Amino acid sequence: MAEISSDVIRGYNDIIILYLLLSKPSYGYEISKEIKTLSEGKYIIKETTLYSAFTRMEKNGFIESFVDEDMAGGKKRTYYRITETGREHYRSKREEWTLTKEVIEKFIADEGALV
Amino acid sequence: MAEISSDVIRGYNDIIILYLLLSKPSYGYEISKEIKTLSEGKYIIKETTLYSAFTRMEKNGFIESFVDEDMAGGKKRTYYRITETGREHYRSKREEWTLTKEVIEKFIADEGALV
DNA sequence: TATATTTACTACGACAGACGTACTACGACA
DNA sequence: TGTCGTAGTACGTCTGTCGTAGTAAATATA
Repeated sequence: MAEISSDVIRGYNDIIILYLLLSKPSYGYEISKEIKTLSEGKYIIKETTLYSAFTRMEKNGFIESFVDEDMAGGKKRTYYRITETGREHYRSKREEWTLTKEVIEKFIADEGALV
Repeated sequence: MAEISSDVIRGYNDIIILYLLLSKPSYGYEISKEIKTLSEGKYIIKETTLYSAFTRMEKNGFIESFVDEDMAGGKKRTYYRITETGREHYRSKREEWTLTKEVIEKFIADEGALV
């Protein structure tokens, strides 16, 4: 299975995480599983990347954290919910994606040009 | 005109530069102009980014440099030509792009999900 | 002829996001 | 008893990009 390198995905982790928070709050472990599932195993986010993205995005006001105190066994779990600012950020990143895609495709040669 | 942020394009500068070297050798200033033109002004690569990419890619064996000695006026101009390794790199990056595109699109919500 | 702009770089340091490695801690299961 | 899955945290490193600045020849403009 081909994998995606970090430099290529860089700049999209925000959009990926925010997408999963659009519908419901979630937490690190769950999000990492969902990224794996939704990408059909093609992208597996590193734990450190994910958790540092949470910290960064909370600082930027894109997400808010809250701790689930009621978990059976008293285990801590930090949830994140997307803010309105986060939704706006998602929208603008989505537009930027469209643009970026168009630009990059101009630099993709078809097989013939590669010989 | 919307612009593309560096984090989003990061990882694609190699592919962009190599694409322009597929057909003929070129040099920094020319490549930067061609990127601007081909992207219809949507992406303007920073000089420092471009020249450091040259250095890196030559170290990696993707390109080779040679100096044009015959220029009128004696001005130095460093040309780069793509190597076979570079062509292979381009091909694999192109495949990675296809994959990355598919993955990211799974995390792009349509307007309805954004409310 | 003097000045500004374009061409064509180079040097150097800073920054941010991603990564590697390591560690903690609880519960379930065999 | 030990391993696996869950759910993180800490800390330092690396890499590509960027900001700022400077050099210098060629060409255009006044």
